[in-house]
Amino acid sequence: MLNGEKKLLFEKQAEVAKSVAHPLRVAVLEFLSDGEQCVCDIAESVGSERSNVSRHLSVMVSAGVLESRKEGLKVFYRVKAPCVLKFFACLIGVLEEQAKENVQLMKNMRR
Amino acid sequence: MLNGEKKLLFEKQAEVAKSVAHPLRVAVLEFLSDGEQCVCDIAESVGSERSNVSRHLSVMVSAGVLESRKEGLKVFYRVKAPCVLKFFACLIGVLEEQAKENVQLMKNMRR
DNA sequence: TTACTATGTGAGTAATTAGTAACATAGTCA
DNA sequence: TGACTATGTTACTAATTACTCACATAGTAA
Repeated sequence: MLNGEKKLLFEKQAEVAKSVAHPLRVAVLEFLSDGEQCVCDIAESVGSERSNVSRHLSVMVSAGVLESRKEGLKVFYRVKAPCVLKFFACLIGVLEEQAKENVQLMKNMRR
Repeated sequence: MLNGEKKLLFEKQAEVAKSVAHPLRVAVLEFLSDGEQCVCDIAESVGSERSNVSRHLSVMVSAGVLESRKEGLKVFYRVKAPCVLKFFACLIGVLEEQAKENVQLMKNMRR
């Protein structure tokens, strides 16, 4: 693969990664891990304005992480790439590891 | 768990996710997937200024994704959270799925 | 000591991103 | 038809982020 093609791939990977790297979007994806939900319920769940939530949702749809379905007035969103949820478990693992190290650091300080 | 605690967790998860959601950082992590490397080699591999690379590296260390080791003048960085590399495979899967759908869309347009 | 090399940091600028409020659209139902 | 509801979009502002250049630090070796 050419260098330029690899660079393009990194950019596209980063774009998808960015689409989930926001507290509100993490909250949305977590909420949707149980199944599809309408914008109104998502907005209530994450505690933010509908217009704002709507924009975040559309970013994740463009990135290919979510997909949507219209039913009457409502639009239902669901997770399209479940492996993203696995990544969230990975993130929690990283945080737990950090917390462990901090505890150890504090213990060592007392000596 | 309290609502506020959950919000804090989402923020921390997003922070770690953000630390890898950048083309240069994806390139660095991919480069480091084969083992530790010094800043100079990382900078050359990703084709960016050392000062810039250094800053990106420190962000990933703070996030707990990388760790470093000093040896003489050089500092070697390595992947601390290998599950992040699995996430990159997930990202490529998302991109492949999108590409497939675009091909299908184009086919349907011709009818 | 001085010269050199690898890395990290500060200041400044440019670009990107998020949130809000107002408005637009589209579907429902009387 | 008109009123209502859910969603999406536009324009604007505020905040964050990345990059460059210059300088600082720390280790090496003559």
